[in-house]
Amino acid sequence: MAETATTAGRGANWEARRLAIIDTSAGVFAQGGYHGTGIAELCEANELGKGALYHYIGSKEELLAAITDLVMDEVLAGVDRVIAAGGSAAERLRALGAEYLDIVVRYPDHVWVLLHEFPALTGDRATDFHKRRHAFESAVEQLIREGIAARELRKTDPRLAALSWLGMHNHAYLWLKPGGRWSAKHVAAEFARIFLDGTSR
Amino acid sequence: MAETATTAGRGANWEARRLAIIDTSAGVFAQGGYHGTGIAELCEANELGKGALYHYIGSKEELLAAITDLVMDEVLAGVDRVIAAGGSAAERLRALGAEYLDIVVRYPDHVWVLLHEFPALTGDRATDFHKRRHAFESAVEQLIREGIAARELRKTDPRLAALSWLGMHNHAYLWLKPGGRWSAKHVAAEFARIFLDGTSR
DNA sequence: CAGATCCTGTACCGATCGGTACAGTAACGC
DNA sequence: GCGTTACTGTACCGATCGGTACAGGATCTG
Repeated sequence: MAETATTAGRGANWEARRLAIIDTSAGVFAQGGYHGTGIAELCEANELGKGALYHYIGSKEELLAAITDLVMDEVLAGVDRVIAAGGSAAERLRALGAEYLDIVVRYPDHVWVLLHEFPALTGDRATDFHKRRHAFESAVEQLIREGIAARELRKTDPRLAALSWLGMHNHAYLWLKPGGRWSAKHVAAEFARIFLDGTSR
Repeated sequence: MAETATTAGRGANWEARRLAIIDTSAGVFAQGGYHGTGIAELCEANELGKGALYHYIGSKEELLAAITDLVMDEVLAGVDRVIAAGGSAAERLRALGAEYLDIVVRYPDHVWVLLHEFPALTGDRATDFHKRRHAFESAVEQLIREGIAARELRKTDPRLAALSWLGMHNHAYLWLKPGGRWSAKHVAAEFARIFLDGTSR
């Protein structure tokens, strides 16, 4: 569904190799930027000739889309899990933050590429991406709306509250790294506390 | 100081023309990305030949640095104003948020370029940028530390609290636009409320 | 008016851009 | 063993990359 390249008629480990290329290339893009990285660089990083590389990726932009799709798949799956789990609005916001920051830690390069290079997507790939991104943001806003309706949260502009929640969590891709100072769980708990209870004494 | 290109020995309105080029080019970079934008595109946007353009900008990267410097000058000036004004930690955080979001609205393209393309800076320009960015982030953290010391804010990890504050406000460059749904003042007030008091009822 | 200085377009540079064509090799089904 | 298909490196494409050289025009200073 999120896949542009078809798997049909491919060898047994075509898909596996493709995934490996996507992961490796995410690191290269995260380092040098999408436009700043040449095909030759990708070939070197993947230890492949141009012919072989193109056999797996189709085009440079398709490779970028594969990286962003991979992250968005995880994010939207996290949203579904949280919604399915139920609970109060506060509990679900807490859980969604933990899911999201977990993805940031597990895919630091992919997330960096997603957040920095999504404007390079064009045509259908761009609209698809925006649709899925909007779905995520709407889910957060909806959670807040429900919290307000249930009198669990105070009356606020839900869109603005969602944007502040998203800002806090999105920004983490810049400093939250695997093996770093904080765990995703810890940061998520702290952020939930700040978002819900504030920092005032 | 933040200027690499020297003004010495230039004509009367060399500096003015240079600033106009910086502003125009910020829009082009915001649209197509730094690496994604060619010199030819910049020439067209500025209605200048290559010779004329290079007479003002020195190099493509210097142009990028000029854009980021312009924003950082404003941001650090805002920090100084807020520190000079005094007041409680909460008041100063509120004021700093308003200053920052005001810059986001006044320089939407420049801020976009800054936050998206700063990794393209190299050498001294990169270290300079990181130094100034760090100064800003430290100021926020210091404000929070003081708030905790004064028992105005509850005991929290000040670094993590600062990162959440920065995330909320940095993220605004994606959706806060001049003439848009909200004013900078309004968003700043709302964000301060969320950061200080939370969203819980 | 002379001379210097600032400004600007044109032509051009070697390098690299993303992408394709294709021949050759390896692995597989039969 | 044969034919087919999957895979991969090399050579090459036109276009564009960022940047420079330079001559002539414009403008200012005396």
